[in-house]
Amino acid sequence: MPDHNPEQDKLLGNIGRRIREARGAQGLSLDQLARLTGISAPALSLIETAKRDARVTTLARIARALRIPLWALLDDRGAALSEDSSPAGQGYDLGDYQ
Amino acid sequence: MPDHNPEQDKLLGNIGRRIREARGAQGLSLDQLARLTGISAPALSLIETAKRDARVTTLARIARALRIPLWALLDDRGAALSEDSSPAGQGYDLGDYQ
DNA sequence: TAAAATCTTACCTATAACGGTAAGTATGCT
DNA sequence: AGCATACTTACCGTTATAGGTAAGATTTTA
Repeated sequence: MPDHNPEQDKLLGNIGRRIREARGAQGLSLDQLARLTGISAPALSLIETAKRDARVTTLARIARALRIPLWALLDDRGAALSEDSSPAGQGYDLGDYQ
Repeated sequence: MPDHNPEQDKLLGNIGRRIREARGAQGLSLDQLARLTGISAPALSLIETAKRDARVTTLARIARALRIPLWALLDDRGAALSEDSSPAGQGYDLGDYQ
């Protein structure tokens, strides 16, 4: 658990939920998925319960074992709308950063 | 550089290339993107050159600053075909793992 | 009840991400 | 040439991931 950013928590929550759904849909236990991916069952549990911020290649190994495309774990369409907090403008506001 | 897996290298290469493309399309320097994301310029350089296996939330911060959806950085369609090494079968071969 | 299976959580160690800084390597511009 | 900008690479600390093991916490089955 890095910092407590609500956006990141939601992202990790979505990822974990999708992994658990896909795993359940195939009737795999954590131990079975652990052997398929080479990732330990405790680590998988932490990812599924959104308590770990996994690396990209770790998610890729999970997605591959579950036979789903990696982007399907991270598809924010729907959630992406509420994430865009810009009022109505189109230019990205660099603020003090330019 | 974790381990030297060719599949992971390809994935990280695609991610880095897409970030660099999106950043260049918006005329942003590494320093500017660093200030937008809070990620240091050296770290961004490592990610873009596929020398670092970033965490999901790190990629999410980058995608957000570049105003592109996260899944667009990881879309494997096209590459996904060659990644599927199963011959013609449909059942996932659990091997010794079940 | 007991036993088994599944998942969670808490330790531990090793490895790697990340930020900071600084030094290098091109480029381009005056 | 000299200077500036942009990117790379190599350090160094801090922090977090990830595997291993083992111990709880449920649930399910015998």
